Amino acid sequence: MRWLVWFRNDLRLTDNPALSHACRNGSEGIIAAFNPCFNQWRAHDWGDPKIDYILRQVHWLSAQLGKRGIPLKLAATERFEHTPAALLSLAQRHECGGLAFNLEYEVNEARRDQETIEAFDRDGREIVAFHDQNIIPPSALHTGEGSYYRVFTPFSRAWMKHLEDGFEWRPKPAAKPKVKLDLAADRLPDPPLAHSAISALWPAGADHAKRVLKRFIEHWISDYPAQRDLPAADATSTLSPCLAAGVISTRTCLATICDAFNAQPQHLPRGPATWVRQLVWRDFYRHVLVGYPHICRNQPFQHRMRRLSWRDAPQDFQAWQEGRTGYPLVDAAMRSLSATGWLHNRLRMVVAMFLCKHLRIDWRCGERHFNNTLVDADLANNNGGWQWSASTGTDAAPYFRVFNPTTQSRRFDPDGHFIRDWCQELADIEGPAIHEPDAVQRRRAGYPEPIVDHGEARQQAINMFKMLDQGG
DNA sequence: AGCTGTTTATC
DNA sequence: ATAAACAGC
Repeated sequence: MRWLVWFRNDLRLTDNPALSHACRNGSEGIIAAFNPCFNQWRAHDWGDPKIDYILRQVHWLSAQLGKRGIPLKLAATERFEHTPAALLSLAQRHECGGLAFNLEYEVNEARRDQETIEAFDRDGREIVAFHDQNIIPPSALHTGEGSYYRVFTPFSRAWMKHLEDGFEWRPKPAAKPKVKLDLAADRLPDPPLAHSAISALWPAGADHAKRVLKRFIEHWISDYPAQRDLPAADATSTLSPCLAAGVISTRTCLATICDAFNAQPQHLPRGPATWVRQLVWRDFYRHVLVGYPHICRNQPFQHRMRRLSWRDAPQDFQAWQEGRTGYPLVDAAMRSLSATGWLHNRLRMVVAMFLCKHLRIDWRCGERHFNNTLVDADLANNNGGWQWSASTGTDAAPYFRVFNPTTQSRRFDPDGHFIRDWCQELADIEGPAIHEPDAVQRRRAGYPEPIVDHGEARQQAINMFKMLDQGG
């Protein structure tokens, strides 16, 4: 049989369950499919950085597949509702008897996949779908009561125990297609940010991802617990875009680390163990998305949080987006996000909490902005992070936890290097004043006064949550 | 994966 | 005088 392998956010050849299946079973060759779906992507708030990155990855993937005799064909549609028919027509045109893909779990994606399965089924074609994104499939872990986990710590305990109990998580050896097809690949849409600074920062291809991982393991992972919260240290892996697009699998990351330290996941040294914990967070947030799909529909995880009275403050929102809040670390972070399409995780928490708590602007506005600007935009992780910061989520920060942006700045950018890199007008301010310049220094630098007073804003944020209990 | 104001401990 | 511990948000 000839297989149609549908690539989505699994843009890789190694450790790709759907592709492996087609290689092992495809006695009449393989056709690869991709579904450019711009209107739907835009409806999901994907911005140019994300779309550019994905299209460059698909371009790379098409070249790699071509070398193996697997032509990549496009089934372009405007919205997901038209995708099943477009794929079926592709399968008919190229006489593919089966469709293989790796599961996506978001509500719209899952509905599209279900409709595709039905369309292929009605047409008498075979369908196989694989769990791929998580190291442990979301449906494999449950609490004592049989529900999906809502709290990270017990989830991570169950996660590790599942591995100890012998769950087979290691990547399977790659299979080669049995038959090469001599058919030209389709020409792809142009990436929207071709030759831009952002696209130069995030090269395409699995080789690049593997080099980044290798370098991270060699240079950074041992000191990761001490360095990971310091944005100026560049001590994090920066693999999030690769993981979001599926250029490299989290299984491959885990296997590479276990091999490098010659240890099972539960016996890794502190540094690599701390980083692996970040991979578990990714598994956790996707597990939460599968168990509690209302978070895909702009709903807070905690139902009662729907009644929070967020402020409508477009000018404050714009000041936050553009890095003009008058809090140096917040502004440096927001400017680095716009310029690079990426943001250090500590700073994601700092700026998210600032928007939700200090400005009392709906976390969904921030979530949308992140989707629009991040190369690594991914619903489960982005939503999880925002709802953590907004105190509306699973295992979220308690509502009274309000980061003091100045304290965070002193603690995590002690020498002010990150601030001076991204707020150049402040570069001449020496010493600890960088965290909280006085009025004269601000005026001289053309840097704004703080948009809100921290103490007052903190109190008002706490009040906003207290109102919920008073029926207000 | 916090902050703040207050009390208590130690020099 | 300063730090550590604690309570409450």
